[in-house]
Amino acid sequence: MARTAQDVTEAELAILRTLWDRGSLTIRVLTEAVYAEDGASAYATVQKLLDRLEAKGFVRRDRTAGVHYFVATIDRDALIGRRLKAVADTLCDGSLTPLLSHLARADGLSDADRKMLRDLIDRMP
Amino acid sequence: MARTAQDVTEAELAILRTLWDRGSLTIRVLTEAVYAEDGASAYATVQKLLDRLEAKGFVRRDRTAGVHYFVATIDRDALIGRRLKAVADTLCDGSLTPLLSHLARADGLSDADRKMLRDLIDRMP
DNA sequence: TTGCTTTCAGACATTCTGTCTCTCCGTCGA
DNA sequence: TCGACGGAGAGACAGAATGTCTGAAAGCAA
Repeated sequence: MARTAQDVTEAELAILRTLWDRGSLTIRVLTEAVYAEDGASAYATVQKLLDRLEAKGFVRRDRTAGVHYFVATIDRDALIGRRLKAVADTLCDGSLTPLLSHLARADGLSDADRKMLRDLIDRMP
Repeated sequence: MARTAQDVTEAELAILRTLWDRGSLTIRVLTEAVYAEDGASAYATVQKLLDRLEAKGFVRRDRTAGVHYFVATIDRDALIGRRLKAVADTLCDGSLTPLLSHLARADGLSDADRKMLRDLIDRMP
């Protein structure tokens, strides 16, 4: 039945990444940035991806100029938050604590990470 | 093109949850637990889900008895780890730090959570 | 007008996911 | 022995998601 509707797809994410890096862009510029080539079909693909991103509310379209300009309305950190919440909802009844404890135990944290974390915690109420 | 192959789907997760709760089970018992009814099709559905879980390495099949018994080979925490890593790979070049810092800043953390976090950090090398 | 770019609407091909059907096997009781 | 029955296995299927592509309409400059 229903696939777990993905908030942002891989191809959509490529668009978002470019928007994050470079701000407000037209479809043409996005097409050149995301797909090396610039054919009619690549253009249409980017357009469709933007349509979907707009429908999901992750992108805003500026129609005031002749050509439409697109801006991301969600930033990387907010998207991370969404994904983390999804994991928590699916696997921990919505509680973030298990994620936190998992990460705190995880390998791959540098000493700098640990220090940063410690500072963050210390600055908390 | 390629959809981001989901490690464990929603229906598969329902199976895994039951295995986590109750250990080693047969298809029939799993069917009764996951689907209230127990028709031939529900049975076959569970079987197919188990096939896929086994192919992905998340479940092991014990064939020594006449009836096959299934056990989860991944626990909840490991699955959490996979998902977190997927988020990190997709959005942070594989670094876990941004996730951690996001969670540390997140709402929805109780004082107990913060205390636990602090203790965890303190106990780290 | 002609020619170019853009927008818009829709039609696909593939793949994933959950479900279902059918067939084959082995066991057990009549 | 035979037949019913539960289980294993393979494959078909529908619906949806995802990425791609085509064609038509609209706008604008030369």
